[in-house]
Amino acid sequence: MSLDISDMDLGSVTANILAEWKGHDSPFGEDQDSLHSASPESSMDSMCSSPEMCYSSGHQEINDFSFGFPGRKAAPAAQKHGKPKMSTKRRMKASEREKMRMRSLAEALHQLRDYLPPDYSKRGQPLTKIQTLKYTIEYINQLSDILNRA
DNA sequence: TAGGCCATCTGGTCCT
DNA sequence: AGGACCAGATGGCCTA
Repeated sequence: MSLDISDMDLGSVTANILAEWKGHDSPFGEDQDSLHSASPESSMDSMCSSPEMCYSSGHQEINDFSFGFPGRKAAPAAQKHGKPKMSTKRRMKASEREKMRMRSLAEALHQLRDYLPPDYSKRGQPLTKIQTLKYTIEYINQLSDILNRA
């Protein structure tokens, strides 16, 4: 991984991108201004760091989950009649997998964030997931430009 | 207090 | 049948 790009280039790339984004409120037209969010690590794991703990926060005994649970989405039409519901065991397993899947997604996003120059989070607040993706796209484009011109 | 961000739960759909 | 992926809903936390 030895792209022969000088620090100056990287620095100017970052500066360019940031300047550009500041200029017209992000090319993607979204929350350029919302560089705030819970701190990455804390928000990541502050709520429930272990699946079990999480589960116990309300759904440990979910024999008839989603029914006697105010606030939960009502069962869609397909489920009202006949259509066999997922067994509780299978539902729990699926939830667990989904949780892991989303965590790995979040983790990948955090790693990706680390590859971006620190300038991006200049306001002291970590980038949000969406910002991380958008900045990354922009950053890659800029780096590609440099390589193409070289 | 409102709004943004995030993690989690859930049902549906597609694929193996 | 079961796993992966997705989108909608919900509630908690944090900041302006």
